[in-house]
Amino acid sequence: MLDPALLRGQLDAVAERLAARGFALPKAQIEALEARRKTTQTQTQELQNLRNTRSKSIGMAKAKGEDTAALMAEVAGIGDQLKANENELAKIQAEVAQITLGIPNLADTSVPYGKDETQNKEIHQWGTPRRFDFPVKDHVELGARHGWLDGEVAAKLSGARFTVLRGDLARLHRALAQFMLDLHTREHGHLECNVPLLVNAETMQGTGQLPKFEEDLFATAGEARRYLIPTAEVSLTNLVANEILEAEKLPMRLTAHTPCFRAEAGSHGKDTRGMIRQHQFEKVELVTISKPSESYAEHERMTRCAETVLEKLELPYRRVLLCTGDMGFAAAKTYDLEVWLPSQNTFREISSCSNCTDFQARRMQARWRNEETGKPELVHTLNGSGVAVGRALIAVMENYQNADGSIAVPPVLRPYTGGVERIA
RNA sequence: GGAGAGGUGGCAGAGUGGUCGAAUGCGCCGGAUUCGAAAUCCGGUUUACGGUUUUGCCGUAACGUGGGUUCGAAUCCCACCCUCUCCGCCA
Repeated sequence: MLDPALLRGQLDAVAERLAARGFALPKAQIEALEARRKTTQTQTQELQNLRNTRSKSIGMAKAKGEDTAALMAEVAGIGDQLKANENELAKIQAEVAQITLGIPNLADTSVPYGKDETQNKEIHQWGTPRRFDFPVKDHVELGARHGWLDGEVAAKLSGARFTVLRGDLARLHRALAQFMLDLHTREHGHLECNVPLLVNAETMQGTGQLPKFEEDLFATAGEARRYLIPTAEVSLTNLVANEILEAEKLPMRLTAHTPCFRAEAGSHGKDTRGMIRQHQFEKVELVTISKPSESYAEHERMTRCAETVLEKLELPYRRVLLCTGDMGFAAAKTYDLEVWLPSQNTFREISSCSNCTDFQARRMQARWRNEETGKPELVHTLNGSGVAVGRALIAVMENYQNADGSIAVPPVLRPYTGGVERIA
């Protein structure tokens, strides 16, 4: 959520910045609604004030044993008017919320202007794609061996966009997750968390998935409707919802390894082959809660944490700064990391690191106590994949493949595979 | 799943219809006292939203959540959520 004061005082400037991300702000509607809100709220509060003072005087009169019939008759008339005003105000506030909860974050000034992903800016590349002296196989072909990676049987169980992993490949997948978690906890100072995968609507609203993107989520049936998390960002970030943190607790650096569930509405026909785009996948997530003044430095640091994963795995990648038109709803600035996939002869997204500034914090009422002012202020929240485990597995398979279809285990993973150096 | 108890400020804990945003204690922050400290004494100490002449002032709301009754609700009524204890069951 944006600061409501911005929508009142600087509507034109805000509209312009939102237009850069392809969002059309309904200015006239907001102005009209805001005008109604102001008069209705002021009126309501005046009526409440009137009722309270009169009721108090009844109490005082009764205490003195005076007759209160006249006073009571007078106040009785306020009730209906007040009720009507309160209902009207609630209606207006609901309308305001519906609009403001659907407005994306403002892009940081360092974000390049652009319409879509073609205008993202490459920051740097790391590593050199390996030269193969044999025809490369993609992960689906490589995974066919020993039934390592089986989409057919998964379809039997669950439908399209699921996979079953077996044997050495399943272990390699687990090794990747373990390695990442150990790296972030031992070397990067993130606290390991094990979090709920099912969360309520309020939590989903806190990080911005709701109310606007419900169609991308899986939900449970029944009265106590809950949602499967599309990323551990949701659970980790909301840990500080409705909290006022002491300054010394910041920055708060967290990590979790969880499955992620995405309905992927609107991506039909994209990446249908293999396990690139699944309804269920695993990810090691990084989250940082920081003071506003430190969030951009934290953003760089956290992106480096994700890059370190790929560097230790010796996987070539590049860092891309997303342009205004390609960023996610809550982000003010996002770096994507893209890993080299030999079979596609290109880089594919494997991590996304965003600074959400105070956008999620305002929705969650996540604050810290600024010692200089003594007042609670909104924190900044950041999240990043560190990294997607399924896609890391694909990258390892393809980049480490041998002519015979066997796959070398990256040295850094060998402690996690019982010393196995090659799966064949 | 069964039975019971309970949700009030940073914490503990009063308050069962009326000057109650809330006693008291603890904690915390100032100050006094002291060579310094302890003890003691004095004062202060929630948050959100709105208005405004914006280092301030004014107003409204909030006692688990949402409704209801009433001139007036922390207090009465209804529904829901959560926590704790015991029993059962289970990983």
